[in-house]
Amino acid sequence: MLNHERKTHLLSLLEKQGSIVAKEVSRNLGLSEDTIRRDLRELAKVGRLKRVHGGAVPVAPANAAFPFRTGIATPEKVQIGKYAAAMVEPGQVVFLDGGTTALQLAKHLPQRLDATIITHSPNVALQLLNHDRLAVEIVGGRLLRHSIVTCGAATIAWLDRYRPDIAFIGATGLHAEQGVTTGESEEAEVKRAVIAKTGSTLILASSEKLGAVSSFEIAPWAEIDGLVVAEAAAKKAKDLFVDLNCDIHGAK
Amino acid sequence: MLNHERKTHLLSLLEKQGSIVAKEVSRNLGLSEDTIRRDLRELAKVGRLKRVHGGAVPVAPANAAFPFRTGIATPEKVQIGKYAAAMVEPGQVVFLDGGTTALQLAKHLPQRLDATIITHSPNVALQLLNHDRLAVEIVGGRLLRHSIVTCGAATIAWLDRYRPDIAFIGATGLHAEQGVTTGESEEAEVKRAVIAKTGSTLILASSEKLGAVSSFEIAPWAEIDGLVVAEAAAKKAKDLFVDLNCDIHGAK
DNA sequence: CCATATCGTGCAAAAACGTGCAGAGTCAAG
DNA sequence: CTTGACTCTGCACGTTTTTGCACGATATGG
Repeated sequence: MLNHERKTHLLSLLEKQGSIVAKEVSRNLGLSEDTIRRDLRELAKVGRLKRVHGGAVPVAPANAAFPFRTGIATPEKVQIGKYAAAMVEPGQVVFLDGGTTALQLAKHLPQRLDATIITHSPNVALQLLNHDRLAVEIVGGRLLRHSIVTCGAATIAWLDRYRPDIAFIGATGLHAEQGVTTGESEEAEVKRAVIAKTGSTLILASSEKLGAVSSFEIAPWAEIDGLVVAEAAAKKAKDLFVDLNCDIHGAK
Repeated sequence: MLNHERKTHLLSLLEKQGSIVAKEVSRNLGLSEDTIRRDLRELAKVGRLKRVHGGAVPVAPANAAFPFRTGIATPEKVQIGKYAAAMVEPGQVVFLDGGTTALQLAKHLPQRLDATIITHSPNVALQLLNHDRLAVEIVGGRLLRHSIVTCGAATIAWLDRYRPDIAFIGATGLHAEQGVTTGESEEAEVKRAVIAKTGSTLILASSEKLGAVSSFEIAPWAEIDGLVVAEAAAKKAKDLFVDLNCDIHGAK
């Protein structure tokens, strides 16, 4: 295996898994750990990844070289995305929110899945082009610079046309009394509009969101059907949101 | 085995496998490693591949990771894009088509331009995020896999809301009698719809499109206000499309 | 604080490299 | 047909790169 080939492999692995364990990779490739470590060190020197004890993680968002923030894949988000991707059934019409976790979901959808994905994130839409059998619908509107999703009255009006079977929504705050919230009002409106039309609503949430409250309400718990969190955070979520009639899915 | 034959073989091998191991190839072909290495060196010098220790890899790493097919930026397309970008005035509302030339236009818009860009290409939309002052509107609809733009009835209906000042449209055929044409019927419909609502329509065309005819009509010449071609092709364009009342802009 | 895993560096063997050179083949002028 | 210029190929040889291991240093988790 070529040196360069190996490095490419490492980078793609990083993108796919959100982290690299040197030992693991060396075993899988049948090479010494030293070689892998050397590669990681070199890639780190060029800023393609961040070296950490035991392996490597993606570079910090701040100094990401490329202007298109494809989103940093932390292991937890990958885990959630992968699990949620497996929840999509063939033939369904799915709404997929923007955000890095949703992007992971998109990445991990089964390659041969026949389904329709509706999204207001151009990033997610482009990612979905890797899946030949999917139909992709983009919800138009004003592109919000920060979160890279379309928002605004036009987007809301456009959403009126859809009745998805299931919607995967991101949120930044999940609180037993305060409900599900997010930090941007325009985004909150879009999420509300989606939830109002969809059959089943699932919230994608990494652990730091549990118990947090953001400024704009997306929906009360009554409208939420489920929550997808990493397995490690599942217990905490179940404790926090007991008797809210909301399925907690621990992604492992 | 001929030298040229061998090189062709190497390139096709590279395309097929994503990498070349010199030793392996030399064994398979029954030639010395030196010969293969020499070939690789020469191909690298001409930029057909990238030489690495042990063999070679494609120049632009077949980075299958991301669907960033921003298309090939030929010098001509860059030239056209840059010139057309300079035609946009502050405050205007601009429709920008999909395609590689339009993407170049997006890249070369002045950094401090205040304007609104409407586009049905998620690629173009993402590119525009590099420009802080632009407002970006995405036209939604079914995402066409091949050309990476939204199309279909929903897109057409949505376009009804916009009255852009100016539209930059791509086309694959420009013929004096046959008018302006493109190779995909859905795309043609979207372009028609845009042209019907826009103040001024400009066609972006690289030289090989001049005099060509594709299967689906976008518009007759009467509806086209101008043509942006590379300077080298401007004379040919002026000869071909004389007295069609269409401005020929030679991009230099 | 200790046990353990991981890290970085120096080192030596192996692999791959580039260069110079010579033999074989090609081609055109004489 | 012969000659000489030219190209292509394989080999020899010294150089550079890569890789795995040894060893002491450092970080991690209880």
